[in-house]
Amino acid sequence: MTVRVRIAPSPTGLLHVGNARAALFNWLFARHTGGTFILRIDDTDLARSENEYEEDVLTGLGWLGLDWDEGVGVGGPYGTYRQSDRLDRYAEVAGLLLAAGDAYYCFCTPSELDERRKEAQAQGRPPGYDGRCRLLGDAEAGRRQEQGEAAVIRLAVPRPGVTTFDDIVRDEVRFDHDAIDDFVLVRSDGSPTYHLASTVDDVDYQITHVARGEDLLSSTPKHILITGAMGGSVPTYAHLPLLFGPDGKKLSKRHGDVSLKAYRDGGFLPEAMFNYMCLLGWSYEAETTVFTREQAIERFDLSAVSKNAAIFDPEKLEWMNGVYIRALDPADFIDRAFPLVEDELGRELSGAEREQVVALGPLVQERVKLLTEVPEMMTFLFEGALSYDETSWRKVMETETTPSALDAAIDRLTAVGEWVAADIEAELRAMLDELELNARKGLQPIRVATTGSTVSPPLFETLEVLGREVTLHRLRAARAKL
RNA sequence: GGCCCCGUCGUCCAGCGGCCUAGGACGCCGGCCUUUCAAGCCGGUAACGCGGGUUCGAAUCCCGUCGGGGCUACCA
Repeated sequence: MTVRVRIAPSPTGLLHVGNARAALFNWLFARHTGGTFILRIDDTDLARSENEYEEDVLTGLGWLGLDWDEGVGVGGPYGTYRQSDRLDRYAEVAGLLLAAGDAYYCFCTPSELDERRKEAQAQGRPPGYDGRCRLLGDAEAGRRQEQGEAAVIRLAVPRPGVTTFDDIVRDEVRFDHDAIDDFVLVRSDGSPTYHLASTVDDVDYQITHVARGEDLLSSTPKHILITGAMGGSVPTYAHLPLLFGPDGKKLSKRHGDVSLKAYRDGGFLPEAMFNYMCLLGWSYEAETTVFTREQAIERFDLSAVSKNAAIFDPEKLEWMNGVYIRALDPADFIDRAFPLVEDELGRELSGAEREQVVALGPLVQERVKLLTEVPEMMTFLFEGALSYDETSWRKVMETETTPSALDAAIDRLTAVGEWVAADIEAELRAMLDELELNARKGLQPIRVATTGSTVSPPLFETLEVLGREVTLHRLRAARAKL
């Protein structure tokens, strides 16, 4: 039996990192087993579904490098892989279940149900549907149906009964049917519920393994019951631990960055995101935190997935992003830096300026955790009138030795033969000796004068990139401002 | 409330009866390096929720308890 797995996001919002993680685990499982990874779009909720969100799903998966073998965008033997195109099929299955006596019409109105639910709760009884319409005869149900009375279709849950299944991550789980009410399969407007549509698709698409969030664990017996009534074969389930926010609460919009897009736009590398998400509920090996996607595929095992919910830790992700940025080929890093710097500047870089970025690139590369930090570390190069960081200025420029250090630096740098870091360093070190200043006192003023801040890439290289003219101009400007 | 799931450092994971005086990673703290900031290196901090069993021996098995979470819709 060849493995067929799927992810089925609803395009009702930006792709959530929890869904992205589920996609990742399904993809890893498929790639590890040589199976088929399928992307289905669960857009039965037409009112809330938007094309923009479907595109976000495709873009997000593509960004992470999770390619799918069948489904939306790539096709396959089962149609469009979009639930909105299969409404007839869900109605057909509902009809079959009705005919077989596995489902029935229910004419209870929402307000009646609501009332009974409240009543039941007040009396301490289970709040689920009491099943009264199940007792209606076929004749009466048919008559009321034909008269146009609004009705939903419910599954006739076999009672007494028990549904048991072997979950790959949870082991054996059992549910007594007494705790499952006769849930709705088809709404009164004829649309299928999630339970029906999703299950029908899983059966029709020959899905062998369903790996999804633990929030669906208690819905699983419903899906198994529908599958059984359809005569389909029940897939193997694997319920993945949920993801939580830093406050230990469910990862929600309140935490800000719940969408994969936020990370895509936030300067994260897909490789880092991929690696980090692997760690949420799984581990490559006890002592190894950083690994390639090939290594992950090679070792991935659903049965080794943790049962514990995990907190998504942006700090660790950032650390890992830094690891991946430093590992980037310098040319690759610079290619990514150009657009960001130009964006910050609001204009295109000239050829000479691009060369400056190339020269400074490797020095910046080892200092950032996020790509978005690159512009702020580079744009000082291109500022006509340098703006100084206030704290930096106060900290080093108001020191009594600063004026003489700046004067000496101006003299010596004017005289440097070849404008290269090594010679610049030699001159400035000689200056430190002459004035009997330590590096901090003698060099920091130069840094602030030329970069505007006490924090910058290494000084001598920076001055080389800046050029003699700009360096001297900035030193004089700062000296004049003292 | 009912049903279900989970419970190892602040966080993520390792551990699947003796290798555990509990290991790795992030974070945090200290040191080294050093012109700043990073990076790197070295060191440190910190956990088996609690109570009973079972066993020669338990983080590992069982029961209870407490705590957290999910579901309980004509949402998914």
